[in-house]
Amino acid sequence: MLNSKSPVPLYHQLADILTERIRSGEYSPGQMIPSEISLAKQYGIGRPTVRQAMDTLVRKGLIHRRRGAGTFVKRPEAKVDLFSLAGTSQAFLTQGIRPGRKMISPLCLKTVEGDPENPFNGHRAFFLSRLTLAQDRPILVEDIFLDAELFLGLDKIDLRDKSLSRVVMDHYYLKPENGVQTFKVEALSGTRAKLLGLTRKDPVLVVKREINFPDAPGAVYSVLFCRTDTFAFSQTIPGEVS
Amino acid sequence: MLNSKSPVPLYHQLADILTERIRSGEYSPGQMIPSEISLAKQYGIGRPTVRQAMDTLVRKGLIHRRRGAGTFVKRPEAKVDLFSLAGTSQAFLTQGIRPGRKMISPLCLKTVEGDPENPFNGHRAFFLSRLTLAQDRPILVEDIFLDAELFLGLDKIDLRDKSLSRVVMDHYYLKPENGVQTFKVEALSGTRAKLLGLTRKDPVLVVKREINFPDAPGAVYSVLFCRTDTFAFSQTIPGEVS
DNA sequence: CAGTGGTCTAGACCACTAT
DNA sequence: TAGTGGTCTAGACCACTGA
Repeated sequence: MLNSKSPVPLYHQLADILTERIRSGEYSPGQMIPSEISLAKQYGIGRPTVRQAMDTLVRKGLIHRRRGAGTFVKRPEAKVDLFSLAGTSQAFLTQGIRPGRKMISPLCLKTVEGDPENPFNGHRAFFLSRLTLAQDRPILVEDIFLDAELFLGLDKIDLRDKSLSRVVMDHYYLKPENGVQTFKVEALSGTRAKLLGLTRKDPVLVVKREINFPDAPGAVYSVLFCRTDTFAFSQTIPGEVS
Repeated sequence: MLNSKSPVPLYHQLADILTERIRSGEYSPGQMIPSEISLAKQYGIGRPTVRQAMDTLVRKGLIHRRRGAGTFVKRPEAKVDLFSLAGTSQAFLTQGIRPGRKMISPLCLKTVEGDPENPFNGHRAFFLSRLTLAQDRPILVEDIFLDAELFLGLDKIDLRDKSLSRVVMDHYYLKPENGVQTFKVEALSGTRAKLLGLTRKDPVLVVKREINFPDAPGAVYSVLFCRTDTFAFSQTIPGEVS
């Protein structure tokens, strides 16, 4: 089941296996999952390695541990965690909602100008803009800027039906280190208002997000324009893991 | 230096020591901190224990590791992380901004009614409302609800000049496990508009936050009404730790 | 090359839970 | 009491960095 020759660490492989079993329902909410010792024996690995795998699931909020009792699958949260670093489509998929997507501006290289808040201001960057719908209603416009040098060749990749964060991970082997986002309430411009089915001057939630990668701070910058009247945007904030 | 008889785990003690050295500037940004092996020898503990301590610092964003090179103190982030679980005053303090506070409704027991989104709806709960100012400008009104049974005796505690999250930690030994918050853009009621120096119907950012404690989900619920025109609200999102 | 962090093992003792 | 998670040790091998 586990491949110790793989470059993927054992604890990561095990974490993936357990995650899949939870997502598929094999381990259902409230149920106890096999103990650390039994998993260690079953897979022929050490208990610390099992713990390391479970640590990641605890941080993701999939399980919780009760000393003396066991480890249990958490009941899934009721809301859409939109503001995580994993990417917007991932946020919807974890809820069983399939978001609709409409490209507004296809990926292109462009020079960013007149936007001092944009870390790419004055430089060339990849740019795309897209609309997200839920249950056929427009809820979100995303402008995304990506570092032109770091993501060299991005315009050669077919992005249709692919998660942008997956492309970044699989093609460039880049995993977000952390991010900073700021929240504002702003009035919409005319063109964006039309896309979201609103009138100009309707206020929306504007989220500006900067994502940092190892040795490449701010390599992705995105601006989200969110309708909040038909859909509640939410996020889960992890606590500290013991 | 470390006390192995203490009920506080060794890795936690070491994490506190290292955190303090970073906060005090003894280890300054960019500087390499002692290697895991040297710390293990110095404190007479195992290397995995040192790693466990450093893991927490990585998750807090205080340090980052570079394989083959060492572990380094990160440069502090530039913005105010308002939407963390640590509490609002903590968010300002880490930036050197001393927020002004004005109590609107002092702590009292009240029965929550007519608010289906409030987890305390139909029950009695502690309630308080306060205004936060930055640089003498109103920026934030907070309504806070706390579980009446869990925080029994809270009304006997002098809350002036104390962080609410500190009181919860120090008096009730409760550490937030995680939280869920939802974001909306809403128009203000007349009374709150006045407090924030706005006119009625001015849209503000409304954040509803539910904080979960071990064995006490949703024991704290708060609603934040935020002006976003004079002050940008931001947060840092941690990535996954390897 | 020596030193670093990344991973992993095979144990150990403890506090706690359920029965 | 048996089984669980929480902590900790003493080692090991590897990939990687920097001199």
